[in-house]
Amino acid sequence: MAGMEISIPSEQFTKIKEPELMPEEALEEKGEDDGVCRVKGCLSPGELEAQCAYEALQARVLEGGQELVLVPAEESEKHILPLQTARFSEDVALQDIGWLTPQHQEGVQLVVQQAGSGLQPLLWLGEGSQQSLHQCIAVSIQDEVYLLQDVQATQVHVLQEDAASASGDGKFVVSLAENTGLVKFDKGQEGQLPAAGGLGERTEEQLFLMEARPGDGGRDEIVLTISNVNVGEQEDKPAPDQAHVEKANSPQNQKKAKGVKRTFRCDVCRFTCTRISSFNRHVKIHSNEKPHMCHLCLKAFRTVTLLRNHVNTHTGTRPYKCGDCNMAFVTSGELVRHRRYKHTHEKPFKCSMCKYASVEASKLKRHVRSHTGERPFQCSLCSYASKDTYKLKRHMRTHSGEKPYECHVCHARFTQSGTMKMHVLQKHSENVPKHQCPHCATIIARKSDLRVHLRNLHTYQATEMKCHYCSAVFHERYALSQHQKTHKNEKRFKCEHCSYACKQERHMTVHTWTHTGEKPFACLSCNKCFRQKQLLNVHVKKYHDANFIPTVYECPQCGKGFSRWTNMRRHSGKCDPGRDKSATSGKGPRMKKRQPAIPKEAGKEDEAAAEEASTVKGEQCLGEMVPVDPGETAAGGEDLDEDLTCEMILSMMDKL
DNA sequence: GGTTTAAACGCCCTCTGCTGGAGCAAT
DNA sequence: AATTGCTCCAGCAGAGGGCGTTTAAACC
Repeated sequence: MAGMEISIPSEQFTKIKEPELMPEEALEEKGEDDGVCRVKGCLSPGELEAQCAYEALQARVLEGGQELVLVPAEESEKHILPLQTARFSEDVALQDIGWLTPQHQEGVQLVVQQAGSGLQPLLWLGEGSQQSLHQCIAVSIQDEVYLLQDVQATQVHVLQEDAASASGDGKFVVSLAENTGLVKFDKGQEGQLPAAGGLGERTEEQLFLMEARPGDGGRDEIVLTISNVNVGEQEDKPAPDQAHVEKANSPQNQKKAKGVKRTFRCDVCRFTCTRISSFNRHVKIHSNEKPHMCHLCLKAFRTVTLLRNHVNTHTGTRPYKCGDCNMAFVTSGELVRHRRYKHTHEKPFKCSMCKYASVEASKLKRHVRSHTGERPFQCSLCSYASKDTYKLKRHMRTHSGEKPYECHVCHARFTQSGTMKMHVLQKHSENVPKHQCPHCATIIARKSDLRVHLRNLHTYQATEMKCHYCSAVFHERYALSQHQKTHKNEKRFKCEHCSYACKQERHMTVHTWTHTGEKPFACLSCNKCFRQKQLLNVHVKKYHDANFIPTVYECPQCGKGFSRWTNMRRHSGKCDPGRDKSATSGKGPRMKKRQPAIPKEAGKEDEAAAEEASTVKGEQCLGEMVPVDPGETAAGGEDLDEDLTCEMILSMMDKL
């Protein structure tokens, strides 16, 4: 059999037989669990042996049957490997499908699956064979590809819609319309299959079974079974765990007996290949031979294409234009990458530790460092180490003091562009976005500061926070502060017997004594009792302290002395200097403070009381001339004049 | 031998979040 | 006047996106 052409009538198949082979599902499933590897678009059988000899590959049909994914079943860097896409052109030969040549045509989906328990699947129909598929577009290898010697049988399911029948000498023709049930190729027919070259030489003992049968759900399918496969010169093939490359740096080693697949291994590096042309080209990379020089920057390149790409970077020539936007690129690779970033959002590199996926392998590598904590880039001036070069470079500005970013408005300079951007936004922009706290009315300019606000004021505190004015406790600072504000200017304590009200309970206690007549502060010298301690203190100083000097406020007009500034002011308003020759200033009211009438300690006994007193008796505080005993007025009853008249003070002064 | 493709390295950017000092008002 | 609490602000680093460029290998 020189070759075969599968011809399938139209309206036979519309879908891939098995639902699990649907593209998205298949891809998603494998993306989660297995890695994917990119396989070059066109591999010869030998190359595949050399490079993927023991990789179990799995191909799956992608969307529209136009993409092929190869998945290594045993691959440690699974998620790092990229997606494989292979495309098939019209009239592609079966062996090309098997080796995933980048040609395709829409119409047929060819599925290779395991034929039965213990049987290994395979899609490999010898190089040079003439079998071809009309309107073949994609191949999905459901299970794995193994070496031929491991293959017992394989079923190939060809599911096709609107496939034209084809025939020809030595070609394999299958028509589902015939519903043949089983097309069997015995050894006599095998010769018509892979005919020449590569595997064609190995197919002498291959047995092909082609079966056309009704599929599930009433859909027809063609089943191609390859069984009892024995490859010629198999003894030349290495065992799976052995390197089967040929030492071939010297010409005498570059050839072997005809029909034996050769591989070439570089002496300098670990490169191997099966083509002499590839090998020879590879050898050149070790010679540093770069004959093509850029006339603009004198940089040299090995090939004209490399030079051309390089020159394009000088000239700005960008031949690869994106069809979905206005971007254009120097190389096709840039365009592909751009499309993945911006349009297809294909991210083949998946992190095995989280859901992160990236377009580029280097990004995944960088991301993985966030899991491992690896910091390969050490600062030479401090202990800082970075996970990538840019962060280290940015960090170095902290040592150099460089501030490369300047505000175009105020010319302030910044170390990072983001900092400058925030500066411009907050300082020089209108309609600056604000962030409203969800728990209070606070509006904060920056989100990060709102976070601080929430942390400081709205976070639950395990330890109770007590109100300064009452017994209430809170676990949130904001609630506490709001509560304490309710105490401000609040006179919560109201007298039951009169209209008196005050802020503090102790003031009310003292006030109550005015109704009960209680005077708990007794003078130890004369047993006189007082309702307030401060009054007792004044009494003791006035009558029992020989060193006591009372404060006297002189009238600026007449010079008359008063014990209280208010009394003196009241007097001075009516004072006629003409009637009192002692008045000398004649320049308006003048006050003279001789000595505090009340000891400071009394005033400092309770700051809250002092604050209240300063409010209630604000007039008395004018000029800071008279220290006021808070308790004196808070109690609302007693007055110094009850005990100390002006005349008494003057009398005492005279005695002194 | 030219072209294509994949990979690698590098650079720069944005967004995000944390930190600590400054300024201000309240206490 | 000192202290405290809060917001503003710049500095700084973490993470990730996107692109420029070069190179090796495969493909044709």
